[in-house]
Amino acid sequence: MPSLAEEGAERQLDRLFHALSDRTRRQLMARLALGEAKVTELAAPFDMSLPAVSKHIVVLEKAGLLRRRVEGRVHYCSLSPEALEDASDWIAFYQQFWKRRLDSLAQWLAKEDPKGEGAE
Amino acid sequence: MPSLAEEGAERQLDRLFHALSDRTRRQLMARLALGEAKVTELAAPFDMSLPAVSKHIVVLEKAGLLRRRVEGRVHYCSLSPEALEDASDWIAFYQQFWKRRLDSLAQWLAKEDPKGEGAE
DNA sequence: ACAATATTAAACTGAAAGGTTAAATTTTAG
DNA sequence: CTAAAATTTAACCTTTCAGTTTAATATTGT
Repeated sequence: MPSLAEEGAERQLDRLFHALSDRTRRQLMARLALGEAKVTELAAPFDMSLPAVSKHIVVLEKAGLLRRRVEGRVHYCSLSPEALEDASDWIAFYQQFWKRRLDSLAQWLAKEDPKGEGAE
Repeated sequence: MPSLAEEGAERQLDRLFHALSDRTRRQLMARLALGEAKVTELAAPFDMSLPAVSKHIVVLEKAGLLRRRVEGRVHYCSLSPEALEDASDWIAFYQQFWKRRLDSLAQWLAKEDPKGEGAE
């Protein structure tokens, strides 16, 4: 039933949410929000080996959240938060659904129980 | 440096994003958006054992995305998407950052290069 | 009391995640 | 040319994850 395009969208959401599910990677994004940085700079604050950070960077990159500009032997990383839109849209759907439900509830309460009497 | 409260917030984000990073769990949420359902009903569409689905439900529950109402031997599950707000807020920060950057870029372009001449 | 139903718990498996250290690669500087 | 610097690759380890199957635990209907 899932089309090929949906299939890809699902895998993208997998990658995206998985990328965001790790604290170290979220901290990397926080650092990058301040501006471009070399891999070594990114790794410095972490109590973790450079290859470990390098792998996290790759995860963010594959999720489309990080761009890399290679200049000689140094790799400059920067945030690419457009990718967040997919995650954001997915979440928004459920929030909107929830909001609608609350709205209906409010309407129902206003109609059926205008004085807020019968509480649970 | 991270306070105890932040520590907890981080773990909550871990749980939240991790819960969302699995396709089966997202499909469960999609089903639940349509309304409350028993565990067996939730499991039915999946080509997967009942215990497997049961575990997914627990993951969503621990992330705060799903509520369970036990009535005798049947467990009724429903969506609890308020929990999404934490994820949503986190994402919104980076999107806002991105938007600000685009705004500044637009301003800069409007100021420095009003005719859009110097391209790279 | 009994059998069927709804669900979780336990024990196991294979694969993926996140870390390590040591080597390979590429580029720059002297 | 050679040494140092910036990164990734490779090989490995341990833990977590997602799934399985088989049992255990309620609860309900007869």
